[in-house]
Amino acid sequence: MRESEKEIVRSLPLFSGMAPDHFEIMLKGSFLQKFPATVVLFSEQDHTDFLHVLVDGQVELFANANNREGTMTLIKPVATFVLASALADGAYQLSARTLQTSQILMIPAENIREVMALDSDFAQKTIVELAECYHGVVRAYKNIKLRTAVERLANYLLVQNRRQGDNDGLVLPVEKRTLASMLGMTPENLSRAFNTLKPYGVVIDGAEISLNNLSDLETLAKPSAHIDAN
Amino acid sequence: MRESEKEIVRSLPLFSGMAPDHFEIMLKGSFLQKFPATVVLFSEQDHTDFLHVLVDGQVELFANANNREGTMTLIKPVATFVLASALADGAYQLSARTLQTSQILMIPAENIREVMALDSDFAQKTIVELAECYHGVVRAYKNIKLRTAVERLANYLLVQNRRQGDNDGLVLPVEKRTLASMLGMTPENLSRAFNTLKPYGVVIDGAEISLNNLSDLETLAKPSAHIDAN
DNA sequence: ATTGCCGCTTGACATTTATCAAGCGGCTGG
DNA sequence: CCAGCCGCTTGATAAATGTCAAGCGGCAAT
Repeated sequence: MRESEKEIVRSLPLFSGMAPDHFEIMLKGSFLQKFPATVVLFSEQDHTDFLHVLVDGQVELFANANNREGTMTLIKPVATFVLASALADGAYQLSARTLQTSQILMIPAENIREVMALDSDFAQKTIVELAECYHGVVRAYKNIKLRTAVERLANYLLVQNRRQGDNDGLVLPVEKRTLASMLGMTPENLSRAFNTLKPYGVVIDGAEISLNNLSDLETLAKPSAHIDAN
Repeated sequence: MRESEKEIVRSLPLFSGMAPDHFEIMLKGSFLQKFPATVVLFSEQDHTDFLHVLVDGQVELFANANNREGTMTLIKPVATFVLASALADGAYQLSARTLQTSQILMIPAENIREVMALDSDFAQKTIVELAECYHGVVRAYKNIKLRTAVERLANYLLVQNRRQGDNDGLVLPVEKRTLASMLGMTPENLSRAFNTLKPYGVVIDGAEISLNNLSDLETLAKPSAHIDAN
């Protein structure tokens, strides 16, 4: 693993400020691996052997039940995933697949627990990170439980618009079928939801979306600081 | 606060094995309060001042959005709630109300963070607890995203049956309208879902439910160890 | 350039879930 | 004992969402 790659990982809030020797202990037995697109990294019932750090690419966390499959969340670099599972020393709870060619650092879950025991500052950062992850899932849960499909799409567009620089438009970062699954609907229903939003100034051109009437869209979406991420 | 009450709190995995002086530091400024039923304890946007421990009674965590309200989870004694919020030092994220007369120990969130910094064993236990809470929400999220209303009800009945001693029956621990909200449906729809389950041996008499054909019910429910709690 | 695949869209239709309205029946306060 | 409230149920209907089938159009391999 190159120094430049180590620096990328170190730049994460979770690992920043960690003593160099602790960082090295953690990386012992870790490896940075490159995966092609559409590869399943692990399944929900597998035992959690590694904390994953997505260095480059894109990863989808999903789950299966009753012959259905649903996207739970999308991971974008640079970010860790399955932290809670690595700490609880049980199953992953979610399956993961790459959506693009991805570089992933795999840190033995055991190392995380080991370093946490001897570095109370790292333990503190882990707790904060975990608490934030927890709130992320709570947000997602509220989103799907309290909003209709059209409302979820409208709010998604507003969040992406903000993240991409408030330019009254955005580029979808994933295929529409993946977006549909993430928003908890079928691809057909997503197409229709986009049509429903047309009167609210939403113009679709492939993956490029223009938002020409933000205030009307917000009236429909009723964005909430307690549901929508920053 | 009486010694017997302290013992109840201490019996929780989170606090067990904690040094007595650390336990006392944590309880400084804490108070055990009795609330009548139907009282709102806090709202989702409020700043998290206290970690709550439900000693006796029943509490509902819920959320509002778009003029809708939904039950997120039910707390039964003895258990802590809003741990993640207390650790993250932000808003509660969820609102809470009592469903019955309840006794609640309120521990200043600050105390938790303080003791965690000086008791690495407690920090460790907090992490495990938080990771379990995290998986609880992930389960709830999968449940609502991958199952229909009837399936959610069927699985709920199977879990309650197991928890209440595998006697081919159970008593609903909450009003049906609350159960409906927790399962993400209207009370009308819950009534109809119960009717749908009649051919699967589910007999309803008020709050008392008999399950006369577990194997058929399981075929419909398709219970999953990765969704349904233990 | 052509072919075939694949993601997306659209239409028709089915299913699921919610809404509105009415009524039943137990419980409780007077 | 009775009235009224409230939780629950049922029926009728509407809205939301999913399913199935067909077709369009870009893109990549040949």
